[in-house]
Amino acid sequence: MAINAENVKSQMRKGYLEYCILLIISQKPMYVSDIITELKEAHLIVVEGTLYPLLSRLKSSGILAYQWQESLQGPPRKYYELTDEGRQFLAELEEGWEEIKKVVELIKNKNI
Amino acid sequence: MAINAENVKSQMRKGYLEYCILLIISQKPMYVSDIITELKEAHLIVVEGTLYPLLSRLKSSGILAYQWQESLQGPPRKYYELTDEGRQFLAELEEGWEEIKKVVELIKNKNI
DNA sequence: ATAAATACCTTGTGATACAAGGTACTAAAA
DNA sequence: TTTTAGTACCTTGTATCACAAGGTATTTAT
Repeated sequence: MAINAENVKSQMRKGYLEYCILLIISQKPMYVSDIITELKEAHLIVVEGTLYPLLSRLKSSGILAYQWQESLQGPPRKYYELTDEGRQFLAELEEGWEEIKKVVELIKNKNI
Repeated sequence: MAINAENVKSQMRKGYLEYCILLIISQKPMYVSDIITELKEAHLIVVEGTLYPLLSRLKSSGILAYQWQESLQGPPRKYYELTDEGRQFLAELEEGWEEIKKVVELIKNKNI
């Protein structure tokens, strides 16, 4: 199991994936296809097999809620939105992200 | 397995741990205790059980090399340093990190 | 009926941080 | 000379999670 840059970069992506997804959903209620599209626009590629379990976990943790909504072309969709608890949670992740940026800057500056 | 902020923040930390460790080692050859101290100073808590396997993986992937060095107080130490390949690898992670920052900014700006 | 498109979800795999515990060497105290 | 304390290295077991691959269900058009 050798280490390569792609592997590690994908590890990095993992870490902040949840944060990005919650940021996106906080815009307005969205279903899976919408979310994937938004992520793609930001150059963050995520597949269904990653998203469905993640959304389920966030739902059962009280961070997201969903409503079924009919579609004009196909089966009904699950539209996810943040709960109040979810907004608070997102604020905490916001802090976490800012802290991480600081840590990296600290280490990099020491490096010069 | 409920989701909580601490859990997710720790996931975030995971992602860029390798990057920070390589940044630190790129300063000068270091052994495990040195590395943990440096990480602590940057407010990044990592334990031995995480570090040893990670350093082994990086070594067997050709990113790090080590030299035994005697200590004045205790058993000899393994001093790790970056190989040429390791410096190239670090440069790639640098790119990955910059890209991630951009992605988050993109999503956040859209959010306003 | 059947096919195509869309949407939902599950299973199996691999990677890896961490907790906990183990081994080995050195030096100073009993 | 044995024992103890300190330091350093390493391994095993567990939990988490992204992803690949494949499956089920609904709707609409042929």
